[in-house]
Amino acid sequence: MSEEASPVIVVAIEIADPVLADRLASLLGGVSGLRLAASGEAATVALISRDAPTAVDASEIDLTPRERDVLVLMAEGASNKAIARQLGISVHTAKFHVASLLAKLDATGRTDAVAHAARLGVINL
Amino acid sequence: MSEEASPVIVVAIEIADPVLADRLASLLGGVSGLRLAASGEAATVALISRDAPTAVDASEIDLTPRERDVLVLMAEGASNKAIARQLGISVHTAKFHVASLLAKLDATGRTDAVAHAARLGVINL
DNA sequence: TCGGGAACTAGCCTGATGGGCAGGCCGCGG
DNA sequence: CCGCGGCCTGCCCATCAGGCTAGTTCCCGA
Repeated sequence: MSEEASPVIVVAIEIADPVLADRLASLLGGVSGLRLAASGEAATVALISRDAPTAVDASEIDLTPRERDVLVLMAEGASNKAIARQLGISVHTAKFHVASLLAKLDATGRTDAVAHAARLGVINL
Repeated sequence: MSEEASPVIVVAIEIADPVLADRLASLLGGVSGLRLAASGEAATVALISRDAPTAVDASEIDLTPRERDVLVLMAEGASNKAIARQLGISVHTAKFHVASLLAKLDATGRTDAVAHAARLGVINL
């Protein structure tokens, strides 16, 4: 019944830097009207890091349209064969694009490539 | 003591819902130690909406400690051999845990498993 | 008109992957 | 005490993945 007037905003702190995360936690801990989310708890909003320390220009990875197609399918766990079928190309071509992706994303394998792409924001898991 | 030149944390509010954004703005506006970012200003952290359309919340897939170890390494693109080396176990055991992970995450392969885990919030890419 | 990048196809080959099967060791709880 | 689940190991085997070289079209811009 107390949900109508003051729906307390649950804030999840998703920041890698423990120092920064800790400071934010203590700063926000004293603010009434919002609450910090417990680990894994479904939050209303999330606090994410916004400064790019590594200056790795996220969306600056220059992928060809076909490579993006392959990438999204890879992110869904599709095998080369599945990629080939869904894209109407041969397995060889699928592998060709995957190899190109691995090089551009500086990954050692498809799993690594998907993780990198997700981290860089190239794809949205 | 030399390094604390009052590093005010700049927070950018990136939330579509104007009501929620406004409430957060007023709540955070009075907190000393942090400041709201001006439009377009480079912020330290950002507040993003987490309004979970994710019906599958509270996923907390029941993973054993060892399985979590293997999962995070998988997310880094580690091969079974690399997992085995870093965990001090045999390749066979690594495969054993991977197989268990695939089953629990309902994945067809390690790439799929990592993607699922990331989507479910089990791991943080 | 020509060069070059993108997309596509192909074969070959080695190592990685995943599934199945059969065990052994250990700690907790019935 | 014994079963059970977590954890670990071994072997076999079919398939997949990724690296290699090499060739084809199409289209755009110098």
